[in-house]
Amino acid sequence: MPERIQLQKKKKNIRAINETNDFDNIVEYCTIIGYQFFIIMEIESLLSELNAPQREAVKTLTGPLLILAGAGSGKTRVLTFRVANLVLQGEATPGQILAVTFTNKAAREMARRTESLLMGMGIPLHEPLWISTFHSSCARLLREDIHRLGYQPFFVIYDDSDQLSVLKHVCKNLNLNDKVYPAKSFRHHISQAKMLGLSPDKVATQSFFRMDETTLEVYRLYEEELRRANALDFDDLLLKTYELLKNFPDVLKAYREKFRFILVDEYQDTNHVQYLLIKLLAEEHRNICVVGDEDQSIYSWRGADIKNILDFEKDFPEACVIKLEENYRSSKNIVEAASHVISNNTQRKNKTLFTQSEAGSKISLQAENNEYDEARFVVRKIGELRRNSHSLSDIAIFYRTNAQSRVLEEQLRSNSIPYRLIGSVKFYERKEIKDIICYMRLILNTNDDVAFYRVVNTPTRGIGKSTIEEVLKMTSTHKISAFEAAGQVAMQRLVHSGACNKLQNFRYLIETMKDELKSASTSEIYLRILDKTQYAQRLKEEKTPESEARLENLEEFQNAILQFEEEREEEATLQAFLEEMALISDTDNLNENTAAVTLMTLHLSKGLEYNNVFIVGLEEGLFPSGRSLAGDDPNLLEEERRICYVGMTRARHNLFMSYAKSRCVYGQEEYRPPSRFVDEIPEKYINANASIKRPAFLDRYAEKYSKKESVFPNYEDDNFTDESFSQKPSDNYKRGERVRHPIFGTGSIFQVEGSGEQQKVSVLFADKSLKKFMAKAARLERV
DNA sequence: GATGAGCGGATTTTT
DNA sequence: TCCGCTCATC
Repeated sequence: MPERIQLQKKKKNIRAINETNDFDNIVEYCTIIGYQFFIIMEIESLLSELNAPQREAVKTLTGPLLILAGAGSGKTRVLTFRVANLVLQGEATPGQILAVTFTNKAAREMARRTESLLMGMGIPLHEPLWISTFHSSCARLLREDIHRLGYQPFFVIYDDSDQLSVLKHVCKNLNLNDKVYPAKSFRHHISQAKMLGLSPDKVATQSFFRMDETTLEVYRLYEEELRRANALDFDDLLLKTYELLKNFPDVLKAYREKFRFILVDEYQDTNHVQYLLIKLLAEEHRNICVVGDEDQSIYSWRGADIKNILDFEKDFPEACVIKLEENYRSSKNIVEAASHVISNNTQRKNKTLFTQSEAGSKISLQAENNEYDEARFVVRKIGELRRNSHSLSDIAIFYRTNAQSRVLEEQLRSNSIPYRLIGSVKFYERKEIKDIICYMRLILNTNDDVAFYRVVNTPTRGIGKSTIEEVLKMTSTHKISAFEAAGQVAMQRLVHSGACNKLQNFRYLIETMKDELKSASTSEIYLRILDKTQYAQRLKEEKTPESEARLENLEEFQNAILQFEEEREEEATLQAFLEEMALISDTDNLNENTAAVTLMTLHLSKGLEYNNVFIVGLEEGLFPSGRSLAGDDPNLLEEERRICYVGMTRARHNLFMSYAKSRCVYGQEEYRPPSRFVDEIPEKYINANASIKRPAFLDRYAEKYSKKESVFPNYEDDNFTDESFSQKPSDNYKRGERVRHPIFGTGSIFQVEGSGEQQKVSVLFADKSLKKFMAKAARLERV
């Protein structure tokens, strides 16, 4: 097979040969013509598998391109074909293409498919493809150049819990009361700043993002701590890369030249710093292709900025826009019902999903009395599906909040239906795994204070609180690492001699393993840790079910290490392993072929598809969530609607939606009306055979939900006979009385209108929000 | 340093 | 309700 030919140049040669009739070059000429013919055939065969807009997207190689890819519209296929086409046409070598995704799973899938496409065409891969997640691309880039920012190349990545641990230390040093200033809120604000691309200094000098003095001070100290530990948090991976490119023109120039073509998947989920980063890399050559679906933007609370995709054409006015609107996944009823729901949003591009597939079954809508009945309904239906020879692996149950899984699990278990729960307990966040990882981190980088504090007394080796206090004091007064401070504390005999020895022993333990690191493999280090720290030994001695489970997890962890070594071969360094661990998530390893029903939150369902989908808990205040209704931010509600859209469009054939009239929330029975999203599905797509008829009051609610009104329904002139909305004895409220509402908390009566059955009250809640209720119906109680 | 009472907080969680 | 974290206690 021909080597990759620089086709551009050759094309010119062909023209030259044509003009000069140079006979000597005829052979080369024929080779080129042959090759070109081969290429054309390959491209034609690629394109023949696509519909018109898809083809257009694959053929548009240069300049800014926005692909609006509706759910199930063959996005990955277009992306991979387009990469292949870039290479085939000689526009770029594989190494000149940067493709970023949000999940490892998506990256792996895209890399796999692209590679097999290219291999299938006999295009050898001389350089690795840069198809990876935003975060791991950045980590890779930073490994090369982070020394410019004053970090060591072997930086560690701090996850959320590591961040909290640093912040707790910072707060302690500043004498901040953790009740008034919870570490979590600092983490949130710092993350927000970082996602906006703002370092502490920048926060102080700009005006569009405000941060109070205390938080800014905490941010500063937090940064200092991370720098000293040579650690980056998740946001840093993006922010520091941005700063690197922004502040070092030569680095920027090099990467602009390297990545001549940039592809961004799930563009609707990019946050501001990702946007800045992409823009910085692409604004010169402008070969930037972004793919996304504004209707599937469900991560705004993590900083995703839907404006990035909505305003792409403003950033790149010459952009070509292609809409992929044909859905190949779901039956027509599902596609159209979902389209109707999402059409209620305003923050979107003008795009309508359609399909040529058959109408299929109608959506089954189920009303139940409570969450237990709802779960029983799901189980019953699963039984039916099974009898109709649907495999359990083809069935998924989605819910808005993790807490909802409990009742479902109970029912599934008692009916012996195997299930697997995705996302609730994360493997790599398990205590024993994290402990071992922290040992690894400390061995690699003794400046990693978080790791130090975690393992210094795990398993217990008699290093107690007061000793740790001394170490902490030492670190903050001398600005040294905890590992070093431990040495100082021991040397200066600042604690009793037993403790001094224990500190020294611990240091010695780490130091020896650090020495061994030079010759040992990652799996050897792992075994050494288990052995020398007596971690495994202690667990074995415990002999409790928990310790057994932990040992099993450790075994699984060992398998992961071995597999990693097999895959990466000589590149399987401890550092690379730790990086992989930090950037991986559980859902990445989701094995689709287990014969079990899958349970997960709607958020996690994005990107997946199942023949049979259950969406449960469609109730106002749950889905859409109470918080999206509480404020008056219509964007929050729109995001909830997108979540609904995402969930619905996961289903290929059967979609079951259900709601319960009452549900236990935080131990209290609550009555909630059906979700407005249910009502946004036109009647004709809903299964008339649903076992309970759609209650008439649903339609009456609909009229009352004006888009702005986010309060729970005023039951005004409805006289329900429905037992779920039992009437309370009417007792008149007076202005100034204190009341409590199960959702909004306590407040005082601000205004009273009418009396008796018709009395309406306005309540001013602690968060200064004013809400109006029908007194007899609202769940208010006097306090 | 392990254990239990007591308290507060409780959407969603790609990396 | 239920989980996790802190703090007091032995």
